[in-house]
Amino acid sequence: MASKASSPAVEVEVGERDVRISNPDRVYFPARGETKLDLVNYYLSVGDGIVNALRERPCMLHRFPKGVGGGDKVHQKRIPQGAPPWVDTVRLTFPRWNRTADELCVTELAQVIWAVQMSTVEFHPWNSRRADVEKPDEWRIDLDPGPDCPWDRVQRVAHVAHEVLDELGAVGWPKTSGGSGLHVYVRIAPEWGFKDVRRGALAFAREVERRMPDDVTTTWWRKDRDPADLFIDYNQNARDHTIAAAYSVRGNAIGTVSAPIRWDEVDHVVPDDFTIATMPARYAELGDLHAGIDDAVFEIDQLIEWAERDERDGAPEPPEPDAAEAD
DNA sequence: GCAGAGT
DNA sequence: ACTCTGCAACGCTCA
DNA sequence: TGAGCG
Repeated sequence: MASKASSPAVEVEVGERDVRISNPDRVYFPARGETKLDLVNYYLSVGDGIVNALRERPCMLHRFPKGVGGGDKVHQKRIPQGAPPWVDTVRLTFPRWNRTADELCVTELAQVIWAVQMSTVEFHPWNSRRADVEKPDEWRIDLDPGPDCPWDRVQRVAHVAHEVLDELGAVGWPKTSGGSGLHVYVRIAPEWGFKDVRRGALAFAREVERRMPDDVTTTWWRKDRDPADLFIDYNQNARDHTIAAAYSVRGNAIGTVSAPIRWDEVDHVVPDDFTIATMPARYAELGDLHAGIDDAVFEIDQLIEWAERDERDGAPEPPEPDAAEAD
């Protein structure tokens, strides 16, 4: 007898696991009407890619129990009670409050799908891994356009960032943020703490700013920035700061995705090209464009020297905000 | 989306 | 037995 | 000192 609005739960097989998906027909993305089950199928379609992006990292979840138009958004650090035993976690310490958090630590795709069952849309991993949570192995360059910054400015800054990386001998892995900017990731040797990685990130940002003074700012305070400038947010390398992972969907109506791209694509794409609707075909064709990231390890010593030089030359000690996110 | 607390 | 409520939180600057 | 900010 016909009944209640919601359709029955479905079981999805993921590797060795069976994951139950409740409310598979609930609309999560209102623009085209993709459902929770569509979101599950999206993450399955980029399975290796999302697992590579999250592997062994503490991970924050952005959950939307009623879909992305549903009003409430839940930021979650601690894994909820009642998670299956095969969902791995990593313990973090927040010394200021003498508190700890057991965060999701992805090692297999089923854990991602479980998180989607828990209404997770966005995955925000740390830039360090379980083996040494206090030593980042990823330097994140966040090209964050102001509200009036045109896309072609983002593209031009990306090329200059690429050029500086080349000069340093670093391999950068670009992706759209899923918002309006770009991220470039660099695998680094986990030999420095968050403070130093962030110092290096600032030194790099200032070098790009020097080369494009009319386009780029490294000024942290919004009110002191030209809204048409591109802000290089070096603070995204601070402890407990996270940004959306490669292949993470974003919580907006069209379900944009943070999409890995090739450097030669920078001039030919716009961020909204990549959505939950378009990414599966792209991934099937190209595979994981970030698959090689672990093989190109950069030593940040040169950046630390730049930082020391800048600090010696009298640049004031910059502020160090923490926990939050941005695009 | 779900556990835990409150009623 | 139900309904309600959390579910993140650092360090810095400016007023 | 507290509110605002990423």
